[in-house]
Amino acid sequence: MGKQIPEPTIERLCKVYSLLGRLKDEDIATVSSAAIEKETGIPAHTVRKDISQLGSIKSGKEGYRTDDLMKLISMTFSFEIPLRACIVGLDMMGSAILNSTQLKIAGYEIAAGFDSNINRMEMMNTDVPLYPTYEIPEKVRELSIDFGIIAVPPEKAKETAEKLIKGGIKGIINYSPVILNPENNIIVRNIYLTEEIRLLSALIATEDK
Amino acid sequence: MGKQIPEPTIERLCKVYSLLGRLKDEDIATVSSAAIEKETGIPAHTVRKDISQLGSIKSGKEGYRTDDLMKLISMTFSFEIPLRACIVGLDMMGSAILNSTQLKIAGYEIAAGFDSNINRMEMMNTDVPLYPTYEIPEKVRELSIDFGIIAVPPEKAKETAEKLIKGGIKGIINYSPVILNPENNIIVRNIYLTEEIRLLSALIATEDK
DNA sequence: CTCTATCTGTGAAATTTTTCACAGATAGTG
DNA sequence: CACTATCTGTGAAAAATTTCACAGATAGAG
Repeated sequence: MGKQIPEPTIERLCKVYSLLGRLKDEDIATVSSAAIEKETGIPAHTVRKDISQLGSIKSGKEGYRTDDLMKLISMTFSFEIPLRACIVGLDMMGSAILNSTQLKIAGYEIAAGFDSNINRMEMMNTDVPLYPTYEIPEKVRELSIDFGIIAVPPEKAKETAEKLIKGGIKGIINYSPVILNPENNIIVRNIYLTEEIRLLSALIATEDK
Repeated sequence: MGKQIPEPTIERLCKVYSLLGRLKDEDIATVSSAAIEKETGIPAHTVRKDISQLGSIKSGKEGYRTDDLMKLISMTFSFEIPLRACIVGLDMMGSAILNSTQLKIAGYEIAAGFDSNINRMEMMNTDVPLYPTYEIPEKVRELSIDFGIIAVPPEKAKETAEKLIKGGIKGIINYSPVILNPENNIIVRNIYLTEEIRLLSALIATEDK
C-alpha cells in the first residue's frame, strides 16, 4: 500500500523519538524542526521531510506538539507493543546489561538470560529466569522472544546466533567483537566497542576537509 | 589533494577491516570481494568500489591479499597510531568496559578512568589511573587523550561531554541514554542499548515489503 | 476580521551513493 | 608462450537521498 520508509529516515526518527521522550519528561509541549536540529544535529528540513513521510500531523505556529509527534512515530514503528528480549552471555558486560535500569525505563523486558556456566548463574541474584545455552532454541520459542542480545566471547558468537535463529528470533544486537551476517533475513546490529572506536578513529582521521 | 572518502564507505571499510583481522588470525592469506560479501553482507561490487577509492592495491586470481588490504585500510585511517581513550562513569557498565580484554586485543589503551564517587574508585582494582570527574579537563589535556567513553547516568551525560570537550577531546562514544550533539565539531557515536533496541524494533516493524 | 510572525509541507532540483557491465590483470597449466 | 578461469577496477547509468524554496497553515494581537 503506502510507500516504503527509507532506512536513513527510520534511524533519524528513532533519534528524534528519544529526544521527544526527554522533552516530555521536562513537560515541554511543543517543538519545532529547528529545535530538533539544535538537539540532534539533524537538519531542520530533513526533520520535516522525514516526519512528512509518516502521514499527517497537525502543527502550529510553535511547531509540532510533542505528544502527537511521539504518538505518530510510535504508531508507525509499533513501539506500543515492546519487543521481548533475551540476553546470552552473563559475564561482566552481560550482567551490566541485565541489571541496567535503562531497559525497564524504556519499557523493555528481558524475558530470559542464558549462559554456558551453570555455576555462575546459580550465584546470580536476579528476577530474570536463567537457563543454560543449549536450551536457547526451545526457550526462545516457548517465551516468544523477539530478539537476542549477544554478549558472549567472540569464538562463541556465531553458534549463539545460530541457536537464537533456530528459536525463531527476528533480530540480534551483537556486543561480541565479530561481524555477524546470518543467512536468513535476520536484522543484526553490531555494536561492539572496538568497532565503534575504529570507526570513530577513521572519522577523526579523515574529517579534515 | 585526493578526493574525500564518503562516510558510508568509511563505515563499510571498518567492518571489512574487522573481518580481515579475523581472517588473519585464521591464516587465510587471500580474500575475494565475493567472500567479503558472504561474511559481511556488503555487496561485492560495493566492496570493490570502496577499496578502489583508497588507492591501488595488487590483486590476483584469488582476490586481495589479506595483509595488503589490512595495511591499506589501516594506513588510510591511521590505525597504526591508536587513539588514547578515557572512560567516565565506573558503575557496572563502565567497569565492564574498563576490564574488557577486547580493547587490549585490538590495541587500544585506556589512559584514565573518571568517576564522581571517590569511594568507589578507591575500592577498584585496576592498572588504569583513576581520577575524580572534576579533574577531567585537566587530565584529558595532560595525558593527551583523544576520545572519551561516556557511561554516566543520563542526567550527567551532557555536563560530562562538556568537560571532555574542555579538555580538547576529538570524539565521544556515548553509552548514556541521551542524544548528545555538542556545538563544536566533535564526532559523537551514540550507542546506547535502548536506542538500538528501538531501531531494531522499527526495522522489524517496517521490513515487510 | 485582518495583519503579522512563525512554522510546516512538499514537489522539484541537486547531490550523493549504489549498481552495472565489461575491459584488463593475474596465475596456473601444458 | 598461449590459453583459460577467476578476479578486480572503474566510467557511466541508475537509484536513493538530501536540499531548497516558497506556498500554505496557524495563532496571537489589534
